[in-house]
Amino acid sequence: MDSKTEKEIVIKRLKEKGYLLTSQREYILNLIIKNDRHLTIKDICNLVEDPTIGQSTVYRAIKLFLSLDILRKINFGENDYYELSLENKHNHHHLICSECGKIIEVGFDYLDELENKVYEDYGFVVKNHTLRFCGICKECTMKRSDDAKT
Amino acid sequence: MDSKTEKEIVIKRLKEKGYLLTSQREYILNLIIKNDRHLTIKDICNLVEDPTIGQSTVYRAIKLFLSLDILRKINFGENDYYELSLENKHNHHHLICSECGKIIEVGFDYLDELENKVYEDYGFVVKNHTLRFCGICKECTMKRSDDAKT
DNA sequence: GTCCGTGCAAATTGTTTGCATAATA
DNA sequence: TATTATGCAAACAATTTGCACGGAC
Repeated sequence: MDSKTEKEIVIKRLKEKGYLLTSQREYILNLIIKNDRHLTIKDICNLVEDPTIGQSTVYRAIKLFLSLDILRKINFGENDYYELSLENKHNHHHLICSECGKIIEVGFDYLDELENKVYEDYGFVVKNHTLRFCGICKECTMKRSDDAKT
Repeated sequence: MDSKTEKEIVIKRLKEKGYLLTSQREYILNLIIKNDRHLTIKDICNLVEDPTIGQSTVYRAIKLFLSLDILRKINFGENDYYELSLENKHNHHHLICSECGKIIEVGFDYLDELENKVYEDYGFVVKNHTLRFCGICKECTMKRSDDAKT
């Protein structure tokens, strides 16, 4: 885990419920954090094969992390991916490029107004939200116009 | 299907690619449209059991509808649900009540500004989006305050 | 020593496929 | 008659579980 704090938070959350941060659990978590792509369970199982962590361990670890809100599951198209869910990373959005599949995280929120409107019109109290945009990323747009020239 | 138009659109889309609107396909589609809850594949398989439509037919029909953009898949928590995707129903959002599980469709959009910002900051061209709010619906909020009184 | 976590294999569940039959254009 | 769709059962894939062993407190 990158910062000491992250690891400490994880250990704390586990300990609170009587769980331990084993080497396998740490290894799996690191895969997810360090990797710049978002990973599916399958990805994780593959990446993990060498050090022979059984796949039931992978499934169990992820389920545990989800239940403790250490990881969060996000679903794009056919796949479920996992990302760190510590502290308030809630307020960010995802851009998914339909050309190259890249997932970009967006660092602003700006949904307060909409949430107010939802409350006014529907009496619905918003606790959380997910917003994702599908489209074409900068690089793919550029590649496209390059290709068009040739 | 409710309106003649809906059915006609479906038939047209199928016909364009050489598919037929069989009684089974129509039955499955009607289940999804007529039901006021959102349904999972499992739900559909169960609802369909009496008239003995095989479950491979259910899977195949849904896959077909998805590929023709007659249905759209939406994922909430553990489950995938299906909703009609004809014409531009794109611009609506979902409210999910974490208390009763109800899914409410919201009839406004208001994301243009954000989409512009995404383009300006990231060069990302948005084609489509999904926005969902998790929280507590009006009825559950009322129920809660009623319960608190007793 | 006790409790929690792991790996393996088996069990369970979810989804897809092959094939013979039925229905439709 | 040719093409597309269906139901069944088998195949396949994904996930969960039971259990004996190993490691941490």
